[in-house]
Amino acid sequence: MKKPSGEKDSDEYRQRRERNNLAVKKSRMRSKQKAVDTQQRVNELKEENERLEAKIKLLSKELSVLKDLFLEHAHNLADNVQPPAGTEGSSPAPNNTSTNGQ
Amino acid sequence: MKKPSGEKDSDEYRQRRERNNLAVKKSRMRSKQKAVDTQQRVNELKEENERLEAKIKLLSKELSVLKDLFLEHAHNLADNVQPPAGTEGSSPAPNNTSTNGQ
DNA sequence: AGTCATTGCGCAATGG
DNA sequence: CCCATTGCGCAATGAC
Repeated sequence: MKKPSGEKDSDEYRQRRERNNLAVKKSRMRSKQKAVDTQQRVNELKEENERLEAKIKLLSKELSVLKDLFLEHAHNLADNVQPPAGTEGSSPAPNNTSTNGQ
Repeated sequence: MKKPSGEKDSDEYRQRRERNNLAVKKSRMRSKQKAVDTQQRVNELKEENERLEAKIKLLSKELSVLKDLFLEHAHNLADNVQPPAGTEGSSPAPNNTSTNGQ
């Protein structure tokens, strides 16, 4: 079963093995590096995500403030701009506290 | 040079090899699966990111609309509710009704 | 001392 | 034909 000297045993064979071994090492290095990169990508994306969520929170807050201002104004219009000559309403300050709970 | 019976060649040795090979396979499967999971995590995070950015865009738009409304209102106030004492005014009757096409 | 887990390495098959 | 990628086994080492 053992080819005595080998049609293909110890000549260019060895050479090819060597080369392949190198290729294998290289390939595996790359593969590993890629895994590392991917993991890092995850971290970056996570951070980005947090940034975005913070921004959303901020914008939402701003929005709700502005909306509240609008509502307040509308109420003022409805309550104040009605000075009917003859009716003593006397509603000095319409208590208005409607906060949006998100 | 060949230990005929081998102090440790074909007995529990084979058994141990077998076991180890199994363990190796298992470990590598896991490792590979983890890589896949990580990659998927990246995709999920990317999607999430896009969603968040869309939301930010929307909120920003809303905000700018509201802000514009405020500015407009402020201008109206400055122009109408300021009858400067001494200068012949312009519009005695506050022109109401901004945009109503019905 | 014993077991499984993880890792670097080489071989061979296979895919470009 | 050459390199790249992948499954597999071996052996050393790690961790418990």
